[in-house]
Amino acid sequence: MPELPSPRTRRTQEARTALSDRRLLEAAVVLLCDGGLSAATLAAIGERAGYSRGLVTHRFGTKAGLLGHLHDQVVADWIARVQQAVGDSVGVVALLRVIDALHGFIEEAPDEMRVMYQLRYASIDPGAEFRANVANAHKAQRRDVQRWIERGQQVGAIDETHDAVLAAELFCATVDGLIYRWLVNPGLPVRELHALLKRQTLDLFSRSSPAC
Amino acid sequence: MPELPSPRTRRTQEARTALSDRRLLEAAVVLLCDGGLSAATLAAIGERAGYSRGLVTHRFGTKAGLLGHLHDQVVADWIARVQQAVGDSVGVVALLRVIDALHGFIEEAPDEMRVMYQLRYASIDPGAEFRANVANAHKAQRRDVQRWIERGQQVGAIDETHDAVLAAELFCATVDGLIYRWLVNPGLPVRELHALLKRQTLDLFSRSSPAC
DNA sequence: ATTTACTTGTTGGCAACAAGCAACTTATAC
DNA sequence: GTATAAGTTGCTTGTTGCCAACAAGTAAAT
Repeated sequence: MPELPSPRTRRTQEARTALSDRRLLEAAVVLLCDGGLSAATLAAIGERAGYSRGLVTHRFGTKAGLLGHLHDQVVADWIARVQQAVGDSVGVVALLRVIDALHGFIEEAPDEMRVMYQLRYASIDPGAEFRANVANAHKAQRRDVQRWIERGQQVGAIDETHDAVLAAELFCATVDGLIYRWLVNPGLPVRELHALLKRQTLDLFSRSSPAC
Repeated sequence: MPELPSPRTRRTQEARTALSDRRLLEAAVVLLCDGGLSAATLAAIGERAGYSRGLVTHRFGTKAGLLGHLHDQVVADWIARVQQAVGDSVGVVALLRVIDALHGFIEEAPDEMRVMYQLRYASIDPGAEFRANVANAHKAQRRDVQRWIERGQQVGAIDETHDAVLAAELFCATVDGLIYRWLVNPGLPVRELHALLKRQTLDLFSRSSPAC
């Protein structure tokens, strides 16, 4: 098929949407990061991406549609990263690697992190229609942590008396809380806090039995 | 001064504003709890309180003004509660009592708790003009925890090698994260998680030295 | 030519402001 | 001391501008 004239670059439809999609999401990330949800208006996103104010709505239906999509994309990235960091390890080792991945993500892709957690916390509002997206991410995260703990118990690395479900929930809560506090206070000593969290995690799970 | 006739109850101006103030804030709490920030429109708050759509603006200037005020009021309540629970205790004991107070607050005044943390998390948005209110609460909370740890170290109840600042920050983060997860998932086993948090706290701080 | 990508016109709901009305308070005159 | 006028404060209604959402159109690809 002839790659023929046309004012400028002639693109396939598929490529066209892929491009605008990417640009829209990138624009959303930028706006979310420096102005929050309130500054990320549909018009601003569309125009910043180099299109019209109406494209976002046309593409994603609603603002919640866009945010849900963006959330899921970032989460997928995050999950992939965690899985790579954890590999086949289980027990405390797995948890320590999650903490490392977390710190790495904050350092290397702070914008994505910000967006992921901004959306996560915004989903508290019952009016946030992308709540379901966040809830799924939550569940997946806790389930993974729970499994690493249980496998650790199976291989004898973690004491049986730990309640894997509760411990996983509390671990996830600490992580979420830490990132919340980082979002609100960018000056937070993230590195040191992650180091401390690692020590505490190691300490808690590698004792012969949980405190009584 | 004669308490005299007048169509119905004649009120002093002061009492009048106190009443409407209280009603407005109560209405805001209700609306925030069952519909979130998006449902708590200024018109809805005013009308639910039995006044006009315009009163909130007149009284508090902006929506952020109202939310900041509400936040501070709830936080004051929460702080008073914590201080009463902690009393003169220091070290791990103080921390355990904070956790008890937290659980008590969730059980006895879940609405206030919801509002406090809804606002806290909403303040992540740079567009939220009540950020300063939240930031102050944060700081105060962390400072208190830090002091309890330091006092515990002074009396020898907590090992000197703990970094009080970092430990306090991480403790607060865990608490914040826990409440976040409770907000999003009301079915969370709050009681058990608090019990676990107490055990872990005890365990971490009552060992002769922090993990290395 | 027809489908697909994108744009522009429009509506309803919201926060915020401004101007006015009503309730209360103080001051002055009797 | 009581009555009434002047002033202040509490509250309401009218209006503006911004936003998400939708509808109807134009331009680009197949």
